[in-house]
Amino acid sequence: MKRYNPKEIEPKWQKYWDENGTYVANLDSDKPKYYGFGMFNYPSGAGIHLGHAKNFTIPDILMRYKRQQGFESYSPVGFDSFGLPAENYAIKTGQSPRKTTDDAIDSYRQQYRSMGWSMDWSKEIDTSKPEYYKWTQWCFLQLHKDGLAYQKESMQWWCDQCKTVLADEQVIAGKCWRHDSSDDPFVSKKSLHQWFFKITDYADEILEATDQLDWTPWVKTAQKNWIGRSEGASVKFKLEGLDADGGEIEVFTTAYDTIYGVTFMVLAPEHPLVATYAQHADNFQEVEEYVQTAIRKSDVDREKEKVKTGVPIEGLYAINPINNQKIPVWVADYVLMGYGTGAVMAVPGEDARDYEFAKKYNLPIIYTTEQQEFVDYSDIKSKPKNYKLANSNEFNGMNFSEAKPKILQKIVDEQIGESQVQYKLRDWLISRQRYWGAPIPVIHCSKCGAVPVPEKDLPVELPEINDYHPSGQASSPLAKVTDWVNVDCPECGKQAKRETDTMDGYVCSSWYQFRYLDPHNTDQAWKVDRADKWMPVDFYNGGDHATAHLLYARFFTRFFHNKGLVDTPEPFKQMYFHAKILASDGTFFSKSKGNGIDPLEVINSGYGADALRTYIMFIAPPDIESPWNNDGLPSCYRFINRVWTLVQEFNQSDDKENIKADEILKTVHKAIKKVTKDIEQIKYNTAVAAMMECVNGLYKIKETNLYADRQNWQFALESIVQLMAPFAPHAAEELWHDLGHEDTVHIDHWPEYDESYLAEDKLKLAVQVNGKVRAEIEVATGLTKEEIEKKALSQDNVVAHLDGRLPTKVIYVPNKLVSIVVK
RNA sequence: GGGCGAGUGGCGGAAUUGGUAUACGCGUUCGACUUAAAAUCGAAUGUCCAAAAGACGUGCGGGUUCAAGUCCCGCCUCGCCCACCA
Repeated sequence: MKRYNPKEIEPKWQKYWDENGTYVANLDSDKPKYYGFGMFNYPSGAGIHLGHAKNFTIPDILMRYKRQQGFESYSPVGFDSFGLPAENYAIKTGQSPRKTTDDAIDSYRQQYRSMGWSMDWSKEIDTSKPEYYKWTQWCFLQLHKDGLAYQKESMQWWCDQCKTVLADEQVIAGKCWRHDSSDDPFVSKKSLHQWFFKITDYADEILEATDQLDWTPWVKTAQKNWIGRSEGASVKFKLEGLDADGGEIEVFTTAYDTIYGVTFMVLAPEHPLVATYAQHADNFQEVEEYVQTAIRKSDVDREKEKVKTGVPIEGLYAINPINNQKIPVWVADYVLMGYGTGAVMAVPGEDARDYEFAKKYNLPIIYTTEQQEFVDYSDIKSKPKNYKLANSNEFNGMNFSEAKPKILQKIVDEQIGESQVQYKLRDWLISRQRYWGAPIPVIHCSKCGAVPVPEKDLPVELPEINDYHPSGQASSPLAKVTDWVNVDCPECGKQAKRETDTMDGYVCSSWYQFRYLDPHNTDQAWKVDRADKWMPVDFYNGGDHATAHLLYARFFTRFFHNKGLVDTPEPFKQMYFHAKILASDGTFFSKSKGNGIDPLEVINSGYGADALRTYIMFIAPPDIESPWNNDGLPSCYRFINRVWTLVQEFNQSDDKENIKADEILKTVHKAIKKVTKDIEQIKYNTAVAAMMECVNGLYKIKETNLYADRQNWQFALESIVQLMAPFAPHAAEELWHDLGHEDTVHIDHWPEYDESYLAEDKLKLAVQVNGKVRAEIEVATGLTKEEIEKKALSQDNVVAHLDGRLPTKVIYVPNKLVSIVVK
């Protein structure tokens, strides 16, 4: 009998699929489309790990299932290949990033193929190739044309190890997203002239659309939190004292309903008016010192400080415009310049932070609610939502919800402020002072300013260089390549210089969902009708990048939608966020611990890709973190092997009597129903369990019936092979051919179940007495309620437990149980 | 500190959303095949009890219900995300 040997059949079918273009999608097909993939990744020299295996197997199963169902299923593949590791390696060894990246990609191609993923290699993309980044640069120009790409001088996060600036989103708990382990230093700030994308223009649009998305719920919440919209008011406070008379300070507040409780004002140390006014203050020296210390500290250090600090600007007062109260002005680093106006109206009676500050510096406290018993921090935080106002003139006694809009109205009517919306989201900083990225297509001319490179001159290709060290004061190695830097201005023709910064890698991955649809197009980034047909992506899977990447991709897609380049505004219809596989001790895999599992090793050990794929999905639901268990892996190998054995035995069997065995059909149709439903819901673990159960059932049937019922066995085996095909594509293909087929099982072959085979003719019902199961009865489906109850009541053990008493109540739950109640 | 989620056998995890808790698998034990082992096939496996009967059993304590892993109230523990955003 032919034995199951993954080492033999897996390469064989991989070759066959390649040669036959089995997974090459026809993007102009008349079939209904299905478009899905896992977040592409950076090809590192280390090769793929279990995380990659999970990331691509999750969509692969769904894509294969859809392909079998008759969809034109497009699983694209590509590499996000610009990035720092290749460049850092180049600095160390002098090897060009192009070379090391190409080598890594070659090795990835091999590894991806070994996993049996149904990717369309004819449309592969690679973001570091000029054919790709030409269009990344084109995207930049489109945004620039619409005023959404601009330059400004600003303080930015700087990672000393990456030697580049970082976007806010790339700073995680105060550290660089690439250097966030405990021994890495915190990021610092540098003031530089940088390029930004104006994503804030889209904040509202993106935020509003978030709720309707079919995405993993917490990812949606993360998006919303990141945008951080708050509605409030900006209010102007006039200044008095020192030389400030006539000046004013604007504050942003969401709690304008507490405006009668303002007892002081706080400015961020960086606030420009601090320097203006403090110089006249008696305590100028003190303020100056405080400001200098605060500015030197990073935001992170400032946020870490438990105890609030601050200094008054002595002699400077602000006038609360609502009641003309004169209040002191303080400087404190708990107020951040980056949000709102960098100035806060402090209401210690109603705000915990202000309260803490007021207590420490003995500032007055006015409560604006009737509940004045709040005495500490936590009381103020848990302030009830429906309180009544106090100490608020005409609003006293009014309910919070009623007073709030009225106070805003008063602020607006008296022209002391206006309603305003604030976002935590900042514009996206895209400049990177590095070599291995897409050059920003701009030429700086002393006469014409920053001139975009004309589209016809794209791509601005990366020159080959030998020295990859960043050049001097925070600029990219490109700055040293003078014959590349010096060009003529496209507008006036005079000598000018190229921009030497490259783009953040996230720019490349913000639009790849479009390029996948038209990867070889040399005339345009993509054909619009292609995008109209194929967008949005039906299924997008990832296990990382829950905020930044998705936000950026949504921004780009909305922008292109508004430009008429795609008819859908959202890139990803369903976004699935899977959880990590943990090491067997429940901790995370880590390079330093060296406890990683190499998928290729698992495959080559003889278990094969099919067992690995199936097992990864069988351990737990994909969105639950669960530990890897080496001893569990053989379970899925065994399962495949059991199907294999059935097919081989069936083929060799000479039972030709055709004795009917209808339970075969029941067993199989049940599995078809369950597996179909579970795959749709990405509950792959129970789908695998259902297949195992079905195969166990077939083994039982085989014991008595052998293979006598030829026709039903043929159907059963074909069905189970079709069901397992998304999980174990190689074995399924081999068995499909063993069952007499010459086409591939992977296209247009998904079994359908027939509900009529699922009907039971007998039912097992539990019989409970006072809530405890005391007997089990088997009844024919046609019996009436009375007949069933009668049978239940006559069971020996039921009679025993009734102990002569009459039931007070009998409840019959159809198909489930009979519940008898006695007193 | 805020938000969200989770706690079920020795282990990973099921449970049609209020209806026989522990599907499927791992592990363990026993049996078949074998000179033997591996592989394979079969049986058993929540706890207490020799077994049946029974009792107990889904983090802890209450409650609703004929019936609670599932619903309600109060705790405990763990995980993730956000975190001085005015």
